[in-house]
Amino acid sequence: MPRSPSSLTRRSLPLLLLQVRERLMERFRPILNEYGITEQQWRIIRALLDAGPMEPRKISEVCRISSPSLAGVLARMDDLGLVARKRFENDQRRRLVSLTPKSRGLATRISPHIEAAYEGVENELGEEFIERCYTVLDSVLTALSTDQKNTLVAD
Amino acid sequence: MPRSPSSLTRRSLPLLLLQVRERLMERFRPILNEYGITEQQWRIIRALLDAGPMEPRKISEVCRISSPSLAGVLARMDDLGLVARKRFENDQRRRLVSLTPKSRGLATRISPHIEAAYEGVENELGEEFIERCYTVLDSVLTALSTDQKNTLVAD
DNA sequence: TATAAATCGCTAATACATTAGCAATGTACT
DNA sequence: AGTACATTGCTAATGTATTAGCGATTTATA
Repeated sequence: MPRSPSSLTRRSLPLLLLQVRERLMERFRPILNEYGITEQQWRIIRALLDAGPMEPRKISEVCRISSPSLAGVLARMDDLGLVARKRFENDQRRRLVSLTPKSRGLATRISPHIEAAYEGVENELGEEFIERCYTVLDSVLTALSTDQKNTLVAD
Repeated sequence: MPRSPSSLTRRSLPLLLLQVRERLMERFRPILNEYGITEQQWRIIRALLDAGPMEPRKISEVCRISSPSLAGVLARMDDLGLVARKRFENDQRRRLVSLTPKSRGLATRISPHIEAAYEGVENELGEEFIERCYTVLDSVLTALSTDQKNTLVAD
């Protein structure tokens, strides 16, 4: 078949990233689903476990959930008792989001299954290959940092 | 800070993939936005330009858009005159989705800008590094193929 | 110290994602 | 032929993404 007149010569890298991510999530999604938790909720719980209480803006950055989207997610999580939101004393705009005993317990029950799924992936891909993935992806992330004035700094 | 009791020892690879994809899309999204087209619509148009008319099931697979989600996307695109859907003669369930003059024209106008953005990314990352990305990601995709009974076959 | 600008989290509108399930059509088997 | 089964694309319900913009608060500026 001849090439289309629009001549999109490059392969879509965003699509490839999406495909890989999907293949991975196929392994994890059923676990979260089992515990009645969504992918985004789990991302937030993980982040809070890792870094402690955070403000929405920081969560948004770390979890790659846009601020408007996050508002709804956090509100639902609050309703479900998965997070607590407290306003700052000195700045009434800001809020601090933290985990609850309920979400900590949930994480404790879920984590082993996630770890097990990861081990499965490691077995299929090989440990050092996964390391290479992290390295390559980190490099891209660094090189594409929004300031946009640096070339790949090596590693 | 001490590790959390749930002991999630591994870094989230899905999150890393998401972060990288986001960084990339920051370059392309404004272009699509300029032409009043969504990311998913563009993915579908690209796929149809590349492979010719396809059935929804195939589009779903190629573009990584779930069947229920795709139904809405295609219906909207049909309303907008961006695709045409024709039923098969021999199988009344199946449909063939194809581009329209309108969407082809749109693609012709958009493509140069997408290509230019890609060149920008290539300049920042380096061409051979991008090749490495494709290779690594393809390997993951292959190794994680759903049958789930093969280890990485090298490359 | 008023006032403009910046910041934070949010709402609103629309599009898409995910899960479950369903009607219609086609295929295989008795 | 008739019945069970599989397949295709879809609807429905809820959750999330994206864009635009807003109200309340804080900070910088005049």
